[in-house]
Amino acid sequence: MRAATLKLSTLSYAVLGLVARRRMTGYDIARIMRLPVGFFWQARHGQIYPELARLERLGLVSHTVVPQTQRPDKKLYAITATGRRELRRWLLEPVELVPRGDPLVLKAYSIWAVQPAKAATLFREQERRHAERLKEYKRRLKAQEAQWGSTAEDPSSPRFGDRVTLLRGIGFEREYRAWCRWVADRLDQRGAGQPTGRGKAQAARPAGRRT
Amino acid sequence: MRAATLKLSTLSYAVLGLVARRRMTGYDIARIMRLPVGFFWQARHGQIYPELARLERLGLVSHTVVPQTQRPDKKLYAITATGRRELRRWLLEPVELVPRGDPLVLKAYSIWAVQPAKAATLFREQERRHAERLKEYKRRLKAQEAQWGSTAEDPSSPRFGDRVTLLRGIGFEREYRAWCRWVADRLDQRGAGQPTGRGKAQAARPAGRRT
DNA sequence: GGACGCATGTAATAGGTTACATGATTAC
DNA sequence: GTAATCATGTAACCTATTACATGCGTCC
Repeated sequence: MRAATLKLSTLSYAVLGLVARRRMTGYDIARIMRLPVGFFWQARHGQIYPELARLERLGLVSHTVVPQTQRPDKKLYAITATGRRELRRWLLEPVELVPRGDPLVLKAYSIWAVQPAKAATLFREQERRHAERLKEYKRRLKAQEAQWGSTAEDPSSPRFGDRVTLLRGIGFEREYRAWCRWVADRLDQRGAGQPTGRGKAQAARPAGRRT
Repeated sequence: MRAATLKLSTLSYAVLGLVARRRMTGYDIARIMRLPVGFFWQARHGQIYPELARLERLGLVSHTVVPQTQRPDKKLYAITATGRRELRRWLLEPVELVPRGDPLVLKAYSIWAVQPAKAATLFREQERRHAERLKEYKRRLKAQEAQWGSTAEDPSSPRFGDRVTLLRGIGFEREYRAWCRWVADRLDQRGAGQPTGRGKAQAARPAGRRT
């Protein structure tokens, strides 16, 4: 039954992982890929609809049409037994460390080429944005805990997946914010020959657990 | 002088940032993009040579041919005044928060679909790899400090760029490792109904500064 | 003899974004 | 009226990877 050309991309598995949770439409997937999943994997509907068609040709998902009167008909997709097997296989496959490009870190690499005081503004702004996102993630975590309690600690519940990814987001943002703050502090301290007069001593490195 | 179609990609600025440090060949750029810079931005020579040609057409870099007898001739590229202006402009431009996909986090989202004990292996393996990379970054930081001393703390020195990007890498890897370990511990604790008998209490969340 | 480093380039393919295309319902 | 949500799909375009193409010198 399995098609000869089973060449799947990471997007394929992102989609499979979603339809493995519950039946959903391409529109649902696109919506989820904007927010909660969007924090660690993104896709637009322009990619999702063709991908669903491809997965169906390969026998990994199937759909049923749900007629609607006042809206276009829906296609509800579900994962097949083959699809679930393939998802499980991929899940346990080891992952390569492939760092994704971060434009701010790229800018940091060339930061010596601009006036420190101006550069500091960029990093303060970025610190603010990451602090905001951190706050949002924490809010979500609290909401999860209030709604699900300890079921999110059971590794065989999808809640567990939601929880661990969110905790990754929180760790990431906390660390990123600390780095931005430290870079900005350094730039202000030595910037443009103007002593800032701030009383606090500057740390030699960003805050972080010592290991 | 500035060409009408000045539409640059992030890669363009990565290349400009490198030739702003010192004159170099496409081959040099490709090599640096594998290692130090490759940790936060990657590009292969298949992308770099056409990009250099494009930047030269736009007047942002220029090259001189260095004849060699026993190797192919080199093209040494340097940034122009226009290129430096454009690089500075980009550097101070605010950055959008667009996190790129992390396949391990994507797997974590679906981790409920496989046996916890098997999943734990994946995360232990990943923890090991990130610990290795962390060690490598720390080694590089020590080497930098030994070689350059406090010049790397001057924000107008390229060393500063090297240092802050490396410190970002260290923070990232430290945080990532802690997360992997925590997920693996959770999976082992509740996994497959087998009590592990380990004496240590399991933390409710990954270790991290409380803020 | 084979792999690796130096040195440049192009072509085919894969992956991903943006815009085009349609159309009803609801909320401001 | 105008924007947002629901709902699907395609086409043009840009970005990035991999493979093809060449060729000498050095090290094991």
